[in-house]
Amino acid sequence: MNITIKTIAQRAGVSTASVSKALNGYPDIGKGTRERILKISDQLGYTPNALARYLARQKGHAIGLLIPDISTPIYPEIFKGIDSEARRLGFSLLLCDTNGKKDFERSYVRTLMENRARGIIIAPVDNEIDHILNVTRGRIPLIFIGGKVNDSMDNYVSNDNVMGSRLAVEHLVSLGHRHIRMICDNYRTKTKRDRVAGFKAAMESNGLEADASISDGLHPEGMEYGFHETLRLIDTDSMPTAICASSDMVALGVMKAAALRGLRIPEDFSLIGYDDIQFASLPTVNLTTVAQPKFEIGILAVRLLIRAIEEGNSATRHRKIIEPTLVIRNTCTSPNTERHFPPAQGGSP
Amino acid sequence: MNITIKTIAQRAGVSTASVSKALNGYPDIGKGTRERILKISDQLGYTPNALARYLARQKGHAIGLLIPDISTPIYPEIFKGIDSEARRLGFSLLLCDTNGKKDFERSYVRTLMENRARGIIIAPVDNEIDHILNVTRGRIPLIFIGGKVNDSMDNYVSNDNVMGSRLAVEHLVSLGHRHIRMICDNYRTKTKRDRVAGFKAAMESNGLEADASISDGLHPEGMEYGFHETLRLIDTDSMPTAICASSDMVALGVMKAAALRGLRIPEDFSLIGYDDIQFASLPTVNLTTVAQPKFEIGILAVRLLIRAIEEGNSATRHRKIIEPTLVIRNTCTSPNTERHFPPAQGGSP
DNA sequence: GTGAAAGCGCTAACAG
DNA sequence: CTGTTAGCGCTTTCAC
Repeated sequence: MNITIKTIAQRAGVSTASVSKALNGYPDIGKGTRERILKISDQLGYTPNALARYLARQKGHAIGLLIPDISTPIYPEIFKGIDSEARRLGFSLLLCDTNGKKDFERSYVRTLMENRARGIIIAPVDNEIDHILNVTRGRIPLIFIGGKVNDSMDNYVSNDNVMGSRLAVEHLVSLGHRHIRMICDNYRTKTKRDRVAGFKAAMESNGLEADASISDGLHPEGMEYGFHETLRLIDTDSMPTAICASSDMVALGVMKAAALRGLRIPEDFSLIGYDDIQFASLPTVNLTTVAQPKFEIGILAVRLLIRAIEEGNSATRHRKIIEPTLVIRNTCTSPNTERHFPPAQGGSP
Repeated sequence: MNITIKTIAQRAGVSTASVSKALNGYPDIGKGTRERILKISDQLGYTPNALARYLARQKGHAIGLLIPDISTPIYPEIFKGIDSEARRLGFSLLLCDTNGKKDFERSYVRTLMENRARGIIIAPVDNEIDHILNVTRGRIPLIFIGGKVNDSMDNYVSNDNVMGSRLAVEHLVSLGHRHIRMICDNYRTKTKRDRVAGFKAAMESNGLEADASISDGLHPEGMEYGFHETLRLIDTDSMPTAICASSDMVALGVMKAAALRGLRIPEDFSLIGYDDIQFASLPTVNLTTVAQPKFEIGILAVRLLIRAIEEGNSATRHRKIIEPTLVIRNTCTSPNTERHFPPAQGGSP
């Protein structure tokens, strides 16, 4: 038999109500009885039943978090931000790894509803989120984050991708680069479109021509795209003096291609990424990049969500766009006007 | 007002018992009524209250997972294994990031108990786990995983660290190395001790002298240790032809030191890691290493846990030790007998 | 087949 | 201060 407040009540010769009060630190209870109850309670090793409590209180304290894949760089850090802020504010977090599948998203959202989550923070796997809205039906607030965020979503927090690209360009320009190319692995999300737009705008405002390799969407994304596109640029003798990758993963692909062709970074060309994933800071990578404040994004998402929860059903939009920052490491330098391809000394075999 | 089975019952002109039966697919209910109930149920957009259900059933379906830091390589992959297997078996997972703190561990375990988790998988932050056992008091089963596992823990799953080191040594020896050194960043866990023991045993059985740099525990671990120790070896002119790092993170530190001193890997010396974290496969890292089957470890942990849950309170120990495998990438090659330090061509500036 | 009734463990008025 | 009394929403015998 489980020990419940009833057990304690009997042992203490009081009512369950008193036990409840004592355990929850209510003021209206005699100091003597309280202490007696507390003592008995832990003599018995009593463990309150949170489920029963929530049922009675009619109010859960859990919020959900949907992420496409926790093993993808950037998400663990966002998770940490969300986790710490949620716990700090007295909420508990239910993490759901959606494996990049809409089916999973739908089913997890349902489960969260059934468990009476108060709200959900979602890094959707797709631009389209009707399958989610169909199950929440506006009953609990949703805050969107991540690379698929777009303006069709009511509430979200993201970083200023236009500004981020500008930071990258300005850095390169200040180093003396004039021939800069962006390599963007997809053009189907607002995030990537903004990065491209920011790049172009910044180039133009510097009186420079904005070259860009933009995936037609038929090729694999991320590292793969960076790799193949860079190979193409090198082999076609159309390398710029600097490359802006649309993400750190793309940048990694660029590095791989450079190594394969014996080009050194930053001696032969400069490279700048976007996101500042963990990989970027590794000694063998050392990528200069535009950093999204991931931890902070998590914190803000929680705050927006909780505000929305407290407001109840209001039509207010909750949005927050935060500023990225430039993290300078070792992949950018001034362009070497004397360089030639292939360079005198090779890199990896 | 929330819609509950009572609402549905009224609308359908039946009892709540019947609604419950219909919704849960019990056989003892008329086909007609069932369908009527089901129809009304989703007309109303009914969402069952999982909390109430568990209360009534007196049986949760949640299992907990304690991890020191989800942003530390290796854990996301283990998580994925656990997550997929748990869901497959009908359990839901509650992830708790303990931030490497015992306090957090204790408090999360308590929370899990309160939420009536059926069992917990724990990657403890320390060898010592009394603070955990004190709160679970044997009421639910615990399975331990991760680098702190040791034989004082009743149930666990780990990889065979002795064997892993042997794999590394055999590989190096088969390449022709005879002067191999292990660099181990701590000697306080069974995991690391086994890796060292495996290394020594394998060296000896090959008739080789087993050199090892083992941290005195006063220095930082991981990359830091690998970095400083390698620097010391180089500067002291005592570099072996190959290094076995006690973890991939240590290996990364070794690489950093090598780059700083202008040594190339594997041209100037071979390097092999342990764990096969994501970083290891990056193009700029390409580390040959001993891989722990992380996803599989997760799966096994869940199976052991659920078996333990089903067995109820039994004194049976649940342990599983699985075999690591060698992943050959590009940091090992045959020793170059003509090499000299420093080499003719430098690496990074 | 169907429903009445008794909980599951806890909270929350409301009396006393 | 303390106890009584109703639930919270759902499940589960056990009669009918």
